[in-house]
Amino acid sequence: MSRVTVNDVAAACGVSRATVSLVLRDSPRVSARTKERVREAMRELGYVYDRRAANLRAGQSKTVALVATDVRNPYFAELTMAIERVLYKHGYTLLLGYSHDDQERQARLLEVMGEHRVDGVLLVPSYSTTGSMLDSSLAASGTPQVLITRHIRGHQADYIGVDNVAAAELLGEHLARTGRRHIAFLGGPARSTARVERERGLRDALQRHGLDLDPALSIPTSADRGGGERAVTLLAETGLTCDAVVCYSDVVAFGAMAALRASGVEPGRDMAVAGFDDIPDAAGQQPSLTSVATHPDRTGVEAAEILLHRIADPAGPPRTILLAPELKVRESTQGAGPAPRTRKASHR
Amino acid sequence: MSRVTVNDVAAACGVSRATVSLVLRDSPRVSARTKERVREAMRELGYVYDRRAANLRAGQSKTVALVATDVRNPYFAELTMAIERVLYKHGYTLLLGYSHDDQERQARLLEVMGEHRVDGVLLVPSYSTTGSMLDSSLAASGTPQVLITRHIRGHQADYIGVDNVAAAELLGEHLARTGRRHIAFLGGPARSTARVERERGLRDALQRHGLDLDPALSIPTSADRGGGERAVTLLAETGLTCDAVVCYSDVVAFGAMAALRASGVEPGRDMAVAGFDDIPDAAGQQPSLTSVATHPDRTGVEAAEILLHRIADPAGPPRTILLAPELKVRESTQGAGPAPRTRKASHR
DNA sequence: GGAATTTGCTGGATCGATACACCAGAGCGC
DNA sequence: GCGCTCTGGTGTATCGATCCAGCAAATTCC
Repeated sequence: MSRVTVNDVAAACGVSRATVSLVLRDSPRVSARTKERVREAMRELGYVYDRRAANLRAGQSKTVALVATDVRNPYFAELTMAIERVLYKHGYTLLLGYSHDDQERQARLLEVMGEHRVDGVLLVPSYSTTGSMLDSSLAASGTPQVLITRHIRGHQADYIGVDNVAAAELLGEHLARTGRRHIAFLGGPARSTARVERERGLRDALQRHGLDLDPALSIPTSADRGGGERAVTLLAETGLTCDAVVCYSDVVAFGAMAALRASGVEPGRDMAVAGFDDIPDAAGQQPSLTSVATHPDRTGVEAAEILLHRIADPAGPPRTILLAPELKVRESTQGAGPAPRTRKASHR
Repeated sequence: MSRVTVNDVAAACGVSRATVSLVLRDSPRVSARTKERVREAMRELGYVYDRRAANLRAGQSKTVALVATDVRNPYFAELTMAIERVLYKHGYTLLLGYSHDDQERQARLLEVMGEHRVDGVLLVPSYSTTGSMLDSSLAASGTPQVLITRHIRGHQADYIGVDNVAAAELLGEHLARTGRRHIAFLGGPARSTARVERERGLRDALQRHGLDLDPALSIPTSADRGGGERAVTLLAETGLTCDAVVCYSDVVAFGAMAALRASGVEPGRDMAVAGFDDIPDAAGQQPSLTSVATHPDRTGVEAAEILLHRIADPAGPPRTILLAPELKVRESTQGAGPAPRTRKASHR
């Protein structure tokens, strides 16, 4: 147990504890000589700063909470890394909790984070989170918060995420232009705002080309690999044909590609496949996966910076930042072979 | 700002703040009637418990630090989720920091975590961490710690990880038994204890079959996808031939498979490929990847539980737990086609 | 040369909870 | 009736830092 306090240090070198406190924060009001003496004593005694005490008195904590849903999705892993990087750079420490997309758990986490008196909260809201839920747990205590990736209607808070509608439009345009006619939208939870927005963007883009997104071909499942596999099964059960599947995420697309292949349909050749996020593995798939980059890294960096600004200056209206998505065309929508279009045509 | 304190609550319902404090912890020394009254007042006033103050006085923090290297590797993502789950269940909050395998950053993180007076530390040591480094930053303050995945020689602390030697032996046995003769070991940082141990296990197993692991075929790189790609390039530059590559991790194996394919060597058919970890994507690859499961989930759960025990009772000698690995044989070491051995033979 | 300012440091109050010793009154035994 | 225990609660010190008003000595100003 570290029992050495400012008092001990002060006594050891014959100054007051107020002076020691000033040295701790490198105040210019203490002479260089005294500072050196105090620091020497701290080293000697093995003094360890106690932030709890400091924070209690100072009324801040240099601490930020991240409440996310899951980190096994590479998108969130990247996001988390980016956030941590920025916070570290500014001397903040990260408190972390995963809601697993569970309301109750999210509420409890926010409550505990509030009790720890974090200076701010970064929240990837679990599905179906409403504004009033957040108000009751957090805004009540006035803690600044930034919402990430998932928008909450009617809730006053900073928000940052990719422009899902635009992202889906990019994919829709690309598929329509390369001659796809019957397009399905696979995976992702129906409750997810991202899913709703992506479906809308896809539909809009297709309509501009005189194409329709058959509601029966919009098949929500979970947002993981298994969700992609199940969606393909459900797709087959509809009995409808299609020549392209847009997946809710790259991870879903991986599952879909595996399931397609298992049922004798070769992704890229017999069926165009695309995803969202452009996670690192997308380019390495076989065939490489066409995807829309959603920039988790930039999202994380900006989210953290916005929060820190908000902490420093809580005033001002909430901001909404939509990042521009970026289409990455790869083999999965072009055919794997040297002459994709021809090859594909020959297979019809 | 939440300005309501125990004092306000006490005043509001005519009891002392000591009583309110007792109610907060649901002490049996307060009558049911009074408890109800106090709780009612807390609700009324919008009281929010302040853990900083409580922790300061109580001398504990219900807080644990996780200092890891990176979370983009699925192994660590899974590990993190498991740890968080256990801590949440026991009412602990997680403080998180990533060292990026950087000594200085790790040291600073441990220092800050100590200043926050976490009750314990879970550490995935960055490469080349020595016992004395940890002693100076953490053990000095006597904080319990559990090392995960990476062992540090001569350091007294609890440790948990998979048995890397045994894991590599499983792969070595498998490859030798299925007729591979020239085996390479690709990827992973040379400094990594896991790499050293896996190489040793592999070599041992091969020797039992009269085979040798050519030192020139042990090619360390980084532990990511790019590391796998580079290792394959370096492998080609040796001019040596081989019929199987064991990769430091599944992620490395993904990179290796992509690079092999790019150079005209079909993984699984022309070259056996295997990895470590058995991350979810391994089974979904094309061809599916043979791997040794290293159980990040169980590692995380046990690590957290050991730490909590250690916090509750710091006495007792440090424990070392080695989890048993589990071989998952898939297409990448069996040939992708219906008659792998024959096919392979026909290609030599 | 005396007032005004600056420099460098100090003492005491304070943040918001918990720990601990203590106490009034009720119940109980004999 | 008197001491004893038990119940339910109080008052004060305390955790380890920061904040703030103040103050002696050194320096500057005119």
